[in-house]
Amino acid sequence: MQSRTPAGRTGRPRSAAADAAILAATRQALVELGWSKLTLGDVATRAGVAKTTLYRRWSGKNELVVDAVAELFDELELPDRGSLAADIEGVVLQFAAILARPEARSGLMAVVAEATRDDALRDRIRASIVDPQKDLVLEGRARARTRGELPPEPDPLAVSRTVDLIFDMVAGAVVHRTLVSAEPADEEWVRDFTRVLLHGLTAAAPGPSGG
Amino acid sequence: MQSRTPAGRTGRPRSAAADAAILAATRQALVELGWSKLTLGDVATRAGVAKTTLYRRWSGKNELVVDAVAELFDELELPDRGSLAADIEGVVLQFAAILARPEARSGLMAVVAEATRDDALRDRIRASIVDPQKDLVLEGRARARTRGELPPEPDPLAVSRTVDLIFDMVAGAVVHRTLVSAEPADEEWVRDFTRVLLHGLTAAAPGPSGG
Amino acid sequence: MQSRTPAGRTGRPRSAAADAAILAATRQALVELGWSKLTLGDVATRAGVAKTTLYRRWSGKNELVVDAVAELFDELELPDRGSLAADIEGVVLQFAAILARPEARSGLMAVVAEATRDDALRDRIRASIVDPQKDLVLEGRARARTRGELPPEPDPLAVSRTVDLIFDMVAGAVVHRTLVSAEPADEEWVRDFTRVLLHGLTAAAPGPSGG
Amino acid sequence: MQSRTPAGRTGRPRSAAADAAILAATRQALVELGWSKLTLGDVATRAGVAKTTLYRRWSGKNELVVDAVAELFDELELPDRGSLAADIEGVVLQFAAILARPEARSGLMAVVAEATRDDALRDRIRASIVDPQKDLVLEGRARARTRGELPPEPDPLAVSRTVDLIFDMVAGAVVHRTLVSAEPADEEWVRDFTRVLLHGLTAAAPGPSGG
DNA sequence: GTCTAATCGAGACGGTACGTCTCGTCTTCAC
DNA sequence: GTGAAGACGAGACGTACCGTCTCGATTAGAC
Repeated sequence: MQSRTPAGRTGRPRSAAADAAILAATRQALVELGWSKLTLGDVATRAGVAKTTLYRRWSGKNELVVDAVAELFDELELPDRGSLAADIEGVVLQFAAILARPEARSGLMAVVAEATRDDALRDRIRASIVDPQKDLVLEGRARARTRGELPPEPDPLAVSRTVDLIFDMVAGAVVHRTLVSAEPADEEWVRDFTRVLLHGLTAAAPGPSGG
Repeated sequence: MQSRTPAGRTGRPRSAAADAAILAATRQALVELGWSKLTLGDVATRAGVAKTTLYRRWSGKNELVVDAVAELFDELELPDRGSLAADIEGVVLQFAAILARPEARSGLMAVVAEATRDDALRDRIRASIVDPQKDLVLEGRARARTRGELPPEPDPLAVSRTVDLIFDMVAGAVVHRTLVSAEPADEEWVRDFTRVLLHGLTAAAPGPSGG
Repeated sequence: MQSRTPAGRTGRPRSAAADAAILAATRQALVELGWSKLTLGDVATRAGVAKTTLYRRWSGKNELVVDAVAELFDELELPDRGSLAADIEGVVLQFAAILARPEARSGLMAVVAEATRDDALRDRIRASIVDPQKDLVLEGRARARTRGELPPEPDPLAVSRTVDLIFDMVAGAVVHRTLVSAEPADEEWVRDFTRVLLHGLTAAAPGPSGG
Repeated sequence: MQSRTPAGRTGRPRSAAADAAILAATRQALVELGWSKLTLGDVATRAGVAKTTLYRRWSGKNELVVDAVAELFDELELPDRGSLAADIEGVVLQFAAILARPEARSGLMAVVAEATRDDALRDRIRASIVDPQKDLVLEGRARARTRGELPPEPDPLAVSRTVDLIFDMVAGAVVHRTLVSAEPADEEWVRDFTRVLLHGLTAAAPGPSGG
């Protein structure tokens, strides 16, 4: 995707503007048509670009959409709202807001579905979309521990396990609420959800495998 | 007194065997090819049926796959394992086992993705797949209340809200764990998850919006 | 095509009205749709008849159309206009009038085209449509001979050869004028044609194989 | 800075070889299958070409077959055999030889039948197949006039009328003999036919409408 | 100031699946 | 046993995209 000219290269360099135009056209097409009716020829036309140009940069529809959707999640960050509960509510609301946008709804679930049979695609999704958000969980735990809201981490092995569990619960619940139940993940719902999650995490001993 | 023509039907009746063959062929194709490479012509051939026969019964790939996948969830039931926690663990493990099957993985997320742009399809998914499982939540709560594990329901309005929340959390977490994180929802994970969920629900006052 | 009920038969007899309705519906469909867009299902519907009924009587589209078109030619007859030339002009004009009707244009040439690869069909066309008209040629020659316009036939073998030639020339010219040149075979053209034909036949020694 | 490509053409040019391969495959399919069983998908396969390539060049079966058959008639020419009668016999025999080929028999009548309901198709047939042969009639008349076998043309208006009549008679008779009567237009028949035609034309005053 | 090579647009190419249509047969119930 | 209704297996239709491949026409860095 990069347009560097690595000194030894000759010939006309790739247009940097084309990349941006293609990704924007992809999101626009996702909004108007949805994943299944999006075609690469149409995206190329919208971007004012030839199909050749598009295929030179992305190997197919899946990869293109992952990149187009990933940019939407770059804006996610952990707000400092003074308490762990408020921080969680804030980030969950941001996540819900992104999932409310049609280009995210339509594209994200589709590429996840495709990824069930394509390991390389799943890795790309994880690297571009999922893992960056996991950092938010870690960051939130660290901040809460600084505030004294959480005890210091006893077992370093349990950290990863707990982070994964939290992440699956947060992302899963918001996605299910938004896309399957088709109800808004609004402030009231987020407050209910956060209360259950937080009480569960603090009340339960965090993760000893012996039960 | 056999009135054999229900609702004034005439002509050759539709073959009941064809429906079953088509749904089975659809699941087989999902396993072998996955959603995106599944074609209705191929499904018809596998089922030993003409394309017209298939199109006479289903309007498209989405509807067909919803029905094919829905049958997989018919086997879900709430086991009586003696305690609320054990009951939940049991049903979550069943749910995870279904999601571990390739015909469910491949098809379910794809139709959910399609449903983001097709309200009728979302309704069909809800009616065929989601809502029947919500009954399991209600049944589990009733059984726990009989055992004295849960207090009697105070606010009838809050019931629906809580059930919906529980359902989004359970289904969402398992789906995300299985399909996005691509890690097995095994007994250990289910135990961790159930502990957090159950402590969260009992520790938190269930649902007053004035929290 | 016959609807007899030969006394020893049991069960419901075939409807005689159905045959007529089907042939009429066929001609109507030829007018509205033409040969290539005519479908047997549509004909059955127009005739108020089930497809089964139609297939029980005709083996296919070709045979049906031959019968439907053949009825149009039943009205052809040799008028007695007082001279051979006038008689020929009269019958040619009748033939041209039939070919001007869309159900004949559309159907006749199509079945002839089909007959190039189907000997049974060609025989059926000849028996139903062509041969009856050949009798008109024979009848015309006999009448002219009675009037003294033609000499008595010298060579009985040559009769058939000459009749065939006349028939090919008359039918061929009218068909080509009407369907290929797409010009009307009107009185003026018929007069020109008849003059050439008649002068040619009388001036030329009729058919000695030795040249 | 304008595009210098002739007629504004850009992009990959169409393959000239594909056209030839498609027309040859069409004739081959006409021989093996006949008009009604010829399918465009099969023609494309025979030609080693995708269906899209075929549809990009021809709008349907009719147009394709007209072009495929038209090439068969390109070989027609007026031989110089020394006399008008011999010239006519020669060209009629050539015409009959073409119509004896199964790819012509099968295709020609079918497109003529289709043309009864499609003016554009009829024009195409006329332009591609019929009109070029009319020149042969004109050429033959001119040559005969040079030889002194025909008087100089008196009425220029009558020329067209006579040429049209001759053409309808020649083409019609040969087509009818070959395709409807299904008898060979061999040398004997051609001699008989030519004698009648030529005597008719010379004996009858050519075309005054006051006859 | 050429030369050179990868880029660009456009669009034709061989494929594959689509969803529809018609075929001719078969199966049911009503008469 | 015939008739209307309509489901059935089969297969062609013409369209839409796929991802690849030529084209001529830009570009910008290398010479």
